Amino acid sequence: MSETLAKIQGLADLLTDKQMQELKKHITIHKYAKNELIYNEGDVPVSLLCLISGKVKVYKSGVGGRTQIIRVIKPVQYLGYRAYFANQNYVTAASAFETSYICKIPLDLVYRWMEENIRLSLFFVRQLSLDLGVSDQRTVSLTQKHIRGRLAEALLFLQESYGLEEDGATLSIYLTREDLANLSNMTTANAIRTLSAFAAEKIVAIDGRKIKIIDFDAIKKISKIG
Amino acid sequence: MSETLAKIQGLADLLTDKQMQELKKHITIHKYAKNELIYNEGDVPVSLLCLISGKVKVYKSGVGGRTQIIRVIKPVQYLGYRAYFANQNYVTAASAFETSYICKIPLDLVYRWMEENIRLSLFFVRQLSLDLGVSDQRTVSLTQKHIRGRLAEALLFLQESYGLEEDGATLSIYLTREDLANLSNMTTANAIRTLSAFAAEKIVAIDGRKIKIIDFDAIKKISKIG
DNA sequence: AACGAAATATGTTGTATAACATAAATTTTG
DNA sequence: CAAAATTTATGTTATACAACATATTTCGTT
Repeated sequence: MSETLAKIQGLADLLTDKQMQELKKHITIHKYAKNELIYNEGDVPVSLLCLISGKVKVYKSGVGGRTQIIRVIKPVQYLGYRAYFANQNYVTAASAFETSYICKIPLDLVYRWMEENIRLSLFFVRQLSLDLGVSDQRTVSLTQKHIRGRLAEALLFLQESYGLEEDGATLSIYLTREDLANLSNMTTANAIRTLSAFAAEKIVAIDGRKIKIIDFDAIKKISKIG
Repeated sequence: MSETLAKIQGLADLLTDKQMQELKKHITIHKYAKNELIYNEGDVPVSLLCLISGKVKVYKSGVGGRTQIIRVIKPVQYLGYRAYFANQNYVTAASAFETSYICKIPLDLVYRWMEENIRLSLFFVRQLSLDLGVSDQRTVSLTQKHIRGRLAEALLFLQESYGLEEDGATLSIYLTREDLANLSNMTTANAIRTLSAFAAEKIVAIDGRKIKIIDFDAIKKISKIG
């Protein structure tokens, strides 16, 4: 447990000694298998979640069951709090891209802490402000960019989120083409096609789900011009 | 000024007496003409804005200069704070749909207040959480719904935001077709066409920029099924 | 290891919507 | 009030993307 607490960065640093004692009493850790649901749309938010290890997607299902991945979470990041603060049920769902360990802290406890701990409140003000900026930017990108621009943006987004392998080129996350499509607002067939096109143009190299970015400048340009 | 301060609801109620005195010293009020820019993308956020009267749009320009209206503001709502809290420059712009009066309060002052006033911090936590939920929902609607669904959603959105006239059917805001298009992620020509189609189907009645919703159930259905 | 299920790949067709064009109506401005 | 500018309206064409179909490959399970 002490190892886990060490990872609760950003937040634990902000707690008072007393709050830290309470945290130790109420924090729980959970393992989620690949593709396992963490919370679902409509669920009542009860826990603040902290991703300790693994990778998580937050998504929404829209018209005709089509799924849009809204954001991705890497260790050590928090999720699952927005709905609670807005007094709503979840409007998104979250599940694990791969085996993940997640800490849960009761949100009513966190909220009580916030009422007596300004730094903690300001931490969430900042997180929400950052997320809102990303979400607004994403709305415009997904609606206005063409299919190649959207896929290129998704690849850059994955690189920023999860980084690259030791070769400095291969994305550290292996997504299915379907997840890639759900991230880029396109159909699976188009994600396959467009990624193949990038490979044919030597912008990326694909080996199954492994994606190696060969020409970063080209990807950035395609993403930028849309 | 006392009349203005009376309108600074939600926030002023949360201030301490001392903060209230400071507020009175630093608050300023500004008039914006129709279509006048309030702040622009890239600007440094310095003031918390509070719309006292009028109507305001917050928007982003995307690929090829196309504009997307991100949200609309009605009295009495706050705007212009997200970027400051995220330590960024503005990623959106804001301008007045019609003549508007806006109060400005220095953001560094507001932030200092937040550091000593939990209720104020929690106010912004709540606002940001609500906005983030709307933004995520909007991302999915704008990308997945078809053109009729997007326009129907925009009409409902305007009704919720600005309400109806005394007849209980006419939208209280008169937008150009271009603004309607920028709200619904479509071209101006398509906003005109689709609105004309709704009129031909007797779902709405149009008289210049005046839009009267005749069949609310139909609009809701079109919006819902996308 | 073998089987079934899922994911990938790619071609074809259909359709929604953008782009372009032009005219009429309305609003703004001098 | 008239001229100019903008907005609205509508038709035509072009195109990006979804939908569908069908192999082929890969993955997961017993």
